[in-house]
Parts: sequence; C-alpha cells; structure tokens
Amino acid sequence: VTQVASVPKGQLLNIGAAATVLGVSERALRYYQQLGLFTPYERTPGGMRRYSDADIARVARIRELQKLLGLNLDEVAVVLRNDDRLTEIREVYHNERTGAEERAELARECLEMQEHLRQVVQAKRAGLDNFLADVDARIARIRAVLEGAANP
Amino acid sequence: VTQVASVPKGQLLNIGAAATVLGVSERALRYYQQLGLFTPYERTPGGMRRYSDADIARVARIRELQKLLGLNLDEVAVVLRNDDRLTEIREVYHNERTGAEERAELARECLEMQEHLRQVVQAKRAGLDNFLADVDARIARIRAVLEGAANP
DNA sequence: TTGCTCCTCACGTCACGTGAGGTGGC
DNA sequence: TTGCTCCTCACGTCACGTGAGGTGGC
Repeated sequence: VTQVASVPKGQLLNIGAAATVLGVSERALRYYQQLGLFTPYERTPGGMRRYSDADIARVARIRELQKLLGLNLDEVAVVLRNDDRLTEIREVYHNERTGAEERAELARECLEMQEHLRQVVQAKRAGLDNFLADVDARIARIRAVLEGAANP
Repeated sequence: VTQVASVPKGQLLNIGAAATVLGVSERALRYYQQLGLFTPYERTPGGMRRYSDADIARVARIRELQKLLGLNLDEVAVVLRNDDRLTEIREVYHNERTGAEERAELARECLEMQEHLRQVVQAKRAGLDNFLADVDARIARIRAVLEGAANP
C-alpha cells in the first residue's frame, strides 16, 4: 500500500497520544506499520514515531474495516489501496496532463470496489436486522413471563 | 456452559456433513467442543461425533455471535449460558414446583442480557449506517467524475 | 478388501498482548 | 539528573489451519 503524501494539518502526536485518541494499542500501530498499511508522517532524530492527522484517519479507517466489516488485514490493504487511488483521481481530476481515458479507467476500478463494499455492508446490515428482530422477540416473551408472574 | 438436553428431531450428521451445512471447518467444530461450548449429541462406538439439529442450531448461534457481533469465545459462552437459562425458564414456566419468585429472578437476569445484546446490535447497526452513507457518497462522486469525462 | 471419512496429537498462523532490556526528550 | 515515554526484540495467546499417522464404517 503506497500512502498518499500530504502536509500535516494539525500537530503531530507521538505513539502514546495517537493510541489514546484512536482507542487502539501501541502494538497495533507498530504492527500496521510493519505490514506496510501506513507509515507515520515522520520520526524524530531519536527514532520516535510522529503521527499526523492523516495517519490518525488512516488507522481509524483500518479499524473500521476490521471491526465493522470483519475484514482481515490483507483485505484491508486492498481497500486502502483503492482509497489511495480515489484520492489520486481527485488530485489529477483537473490535471490536463492525465489522459481522460486513463482517469476514467481508474474511476471505474474504484467504483467497482465501492460497490463491492456496499454489498458487504448491506449483507451485514440485513444480518443485524434479523438478529435484532430475534432479540426483540425474546425480550417480549420474557416480559410476558414476568407479567404473568406478577398477575397470576 | 451446560447444554440443555433434548431429543434429536431429524437425523444425526457426522462431522463432515455438519461442517458443510454450517459452512464452518471440522476443526472449528472440534474446537468449540473442546472449549465446552457444546457437546455433540452422541458418539458412535468407534468414536465418531454425531450432531443433532439442536447441535447444528447451537453452532449457528456461536457463529452468529462471533461474526455478526464480533464477540470472542469467552463472551459467546456467556451468551450461550443465558440462552440455556431462557430455555430452562420456558420449560419450567408451568411447573408449579418451581417458585414464582425464583422464576421471576431468572427471567430478570435473562432480560438484562437480552437488553445488553440489543445495545450491542444497535451500536453496530449505527456504525454500518454511517459507513454505508460514506460509501454511497463516494459512489456518487465517482459517478460524477465518470460523467464529467463522458461529457466534457 | 478397498476408499473415504473420521480420530487425536501437534506444530503453524494471524493479529496482536506482554514483558525484557535499553534509550530519548521535556 | 530524574521520570516517563519511547524503542526493538521476542515469546505468549486466541481461534483456528494444516498436515502426520492411524482407525472406523458402508
């Protein structure tokens, strides 16, 4: 996954602060980096990692894909690659040096990925809706038991 | 987790057939058993596991809690224990030998668990809805780029 | 009897958790 | 200078995956 270069908008965070705001472990941040999912914005001369707002957003995205959709880190890498291409498309959108046909091809690939993600989300949502209906049915039955016990 | 005893309604499946209908690995079935999440209905004299419909349903429940809600197997065990108590309540509902106060207490505990599950499901659903809105926004933007390329 | 399925170890893997031992920076 | 945070190994864990070597059942 080749990360999109950017300028840091806010201030840079060290790994402890980054882990706290993201709600993940320092180990997880180092592990995602080790797998090449992202690279911290910079290191201090002493070797300490410095995370930009873009880094934080990227890790938040990784977590969302993992925990919400249940993707493994190989699958997350594929989605991140696509995210980066989408950013790239937007950057070269008004760049006349990029061929229109080339841009359209990139866009079509991104569209395919997003529509795939949409399917995954929809399927999960449907599963949760069924689960919720089941839970509500159980709750109603337990309430009936409790009221039956109260009014014999 | 103490499983609720029952009679097999359909026929018994060996581990290969059970794994196929459930869409899980044989290893996973043996592992859930090893952790005490359930016990196959019987074993043949030769030692082969035989799964009843109730066993299949129980494993399907385990998978649902794992994959849909993201629970680990310790948390799954807690929910299964509660499922079993709910079944127990329904079984002794008309049993006069069980004290009404005792039944009500069991019911209240089950209700608490179900309402907790409801919270978890709702939170996940909200997260998925946000994710879906984001995906739809991306799709709309990519479509705009593609149409812009088609009509310069 | 021949295949195919099942059995029990037991080591490998993924996504980290958790110290061990040492250095950096306000 | 003293703490606290950070660093890099490196072994442990959870939920299985994947053979190794052997037995069961139509």
